[in-house]
Amino acid sequence: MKNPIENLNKIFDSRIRLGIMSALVVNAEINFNELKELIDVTDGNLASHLKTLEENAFIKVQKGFIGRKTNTTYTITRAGEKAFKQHLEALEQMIKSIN
Amino acid sequence: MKNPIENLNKIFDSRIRLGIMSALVVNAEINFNELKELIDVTDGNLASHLKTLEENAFIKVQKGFIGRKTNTTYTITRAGEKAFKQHLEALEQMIKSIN
DNA sequence: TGCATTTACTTTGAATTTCAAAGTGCTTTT
DNA sequence: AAAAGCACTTTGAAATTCAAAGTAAATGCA
Repeated sequence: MKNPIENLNKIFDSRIRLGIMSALVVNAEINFNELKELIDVTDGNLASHLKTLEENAFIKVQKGFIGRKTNTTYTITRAGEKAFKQHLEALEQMIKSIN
Repeated sequence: MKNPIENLNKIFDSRIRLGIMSALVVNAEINFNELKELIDVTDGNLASHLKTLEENAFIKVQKGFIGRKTNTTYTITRAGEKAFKQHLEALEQMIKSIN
């Protein structure tokens, strides 16, 4: 048997980061509140996970305005897409080797 | 869009616990050293994850002997199988909703 | 106009989790 | 009989997670 977890990315162990990435793969762009409602998590918690993803260059942050209100949107980076895809493949591989 | 992570089991966020469960699904019984080599993790770390899984009644521990040497083996419980299966299905669901 | 409230995050620090190193109690080797 | 090895367990420091409190700008209301 081979190590079933060696190709998993540590950053994506967190369910919340997994959820953020999932959302960003299918949506070109999401803002803080949309994510917060989707993942159902507190502000602080969401912000810190977003920060981790940003620090790893997996997502990009755009601070802007809608009218006069601040609006921060998040997009996935090329590196983020690649890393996430690899992680999903590793998961699939693991599941397949079980079934 | 629906919350992509709501059906994931928190216990299986940990890659190491994921690996242990994967191994136990395909092997009726594994011992400490086999797991340690498979997952490539230190003793203490492995022991603590095993303990978490045991506390959640997902695995069962059997302490025995091979000749005069202690030998601790681990098996998956019914509840463990069920919970793990559900988690994998949630992962599959998440991946499918992305692709 | 001015103060209270809301919005959209950010910061802080306590709680939890993870992890490796050191410890324990055998057994085996020399 | 002492030293070394094995198979875990215990310990506590480090990292992570999380919610509550904080901040700054915008909006509501009197």
